[in-house]
Amino acid sequence: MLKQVMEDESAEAIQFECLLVEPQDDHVSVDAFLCFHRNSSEKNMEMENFPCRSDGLKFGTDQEKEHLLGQEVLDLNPSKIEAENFQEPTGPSSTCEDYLLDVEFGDGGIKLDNDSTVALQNLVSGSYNQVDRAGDNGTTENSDSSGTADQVSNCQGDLDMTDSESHNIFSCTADGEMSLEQRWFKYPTFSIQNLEEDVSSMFSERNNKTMSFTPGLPSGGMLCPSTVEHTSAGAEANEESFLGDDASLSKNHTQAGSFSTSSEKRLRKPPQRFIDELSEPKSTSSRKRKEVAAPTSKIKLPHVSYHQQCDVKSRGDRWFPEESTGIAIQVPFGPIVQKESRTTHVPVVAKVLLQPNIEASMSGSDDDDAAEVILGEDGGRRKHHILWTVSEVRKLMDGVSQYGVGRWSRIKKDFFSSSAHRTPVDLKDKWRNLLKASCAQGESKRGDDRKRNLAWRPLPKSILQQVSELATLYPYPRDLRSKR
DNA sequence: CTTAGGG
DNA sequence: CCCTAAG
Repeated sequence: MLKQVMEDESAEAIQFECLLVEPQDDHVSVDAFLCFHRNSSEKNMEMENFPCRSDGLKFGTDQEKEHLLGQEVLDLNPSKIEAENFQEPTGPSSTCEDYLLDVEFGDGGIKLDNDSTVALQNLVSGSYNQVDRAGDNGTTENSDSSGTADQVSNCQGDLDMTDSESHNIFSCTADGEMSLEQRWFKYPTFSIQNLEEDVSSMFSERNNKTMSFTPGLPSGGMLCPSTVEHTSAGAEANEESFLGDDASLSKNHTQAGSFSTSSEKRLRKPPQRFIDELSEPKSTSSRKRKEVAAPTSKIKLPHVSYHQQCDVKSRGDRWFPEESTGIAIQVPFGPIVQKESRTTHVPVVAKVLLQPNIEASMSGSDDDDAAEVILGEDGGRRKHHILWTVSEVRKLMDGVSQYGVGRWSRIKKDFFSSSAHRTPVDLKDKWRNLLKASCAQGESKRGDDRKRNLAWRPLPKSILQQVSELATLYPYPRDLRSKR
């Protein structure tokens, strides 16, 4: 195999894949790997210029080659490769999740959790030392390195990009949005990464999960759901662009195919997903997606759809734009990887904050201020529970008064077009609940537990009153109304 | 796809 | 909110 690789230079990418797909023997593969780099430095350099790039393994320069060939190869790479695993860029959070599930980490899990914790905290508090760390790593090239932590930084410094670029990539904004993930989307590495993965697996077998996780690795950013969500938007675009720019690699699809192949060997789900998405990019309806993969596993698909929902809904750019009254700001959070990391359970808490209620002063009866939304740990199959703001309820009432009950689609289009969430079904459900609430209010008024109602009913009675009136005007199709 | 309804 | 059945 090695000879093939060396002799045939025209399609080295594919042969590279060969190397990836079938590492028969650890020693042989490693040796081949090394020899390959020693004997074909030009190609390596080509790969360096290649849009894809390697963060963890750097064999572009002679220095690095020597590094690789040196005695520390076996010691250094595993950690870095492990780091690679955490930064696997092939997909949004789901990918990471699945991937993490498939990879066994020794200490990595804990480390990851810590990082993710920090990242999460960062989202709330707005301060994260990763900024500093990333700044150091990104802007300081040729930083003296010693120890695994510095190895990583060294790797990062070796990325051939301008300082501004690197800074842009590594610097975490105060919002904690920028992270390695984005970097990955910016600089995807497919073939190289595969190689790394396989080498990683080899090392895994070798060292039997005893290798330590690189301490200074800012891998937390990856697990930061916000990152995932924020980047997932551009992810697809970048993906496409990647495939497009990848013309230099000659066969994109071939590459992709072998990629998925090698991945399937490792029982990874993401490739399947990407195959689906790529094979039918116009699967507009989630229903279609369901039908496609229903036979295989029903759990998986809702998962995907969930993430896509997240992607849509947590774009965040337009949440309640026209709401001058109460602006709900939700930290865009996605599900977090947790299943394998029970050591440190990070309850994902997204806070929905309403700005100092102007509406309260206006109507004097609005009392929603903050709500905690705890995302399920099951991967978040359920949509975020976004609290209905009073203004939303008002809009809903306006819609009902204008179109009547039942034309939720129209109401959504006319009154909730700006809010990506709030599907017509949501409107319907909300109206149903409002009716119920109004009924309950009427009854509770006579009763004694009116006080208790206030606890769980943020809706002002004026609203409920209007709901009641509307209910009389536009009777609800069914029994709910008769109850009134 | 939209709506109604149950969970 | 989710899911499903019915138009």
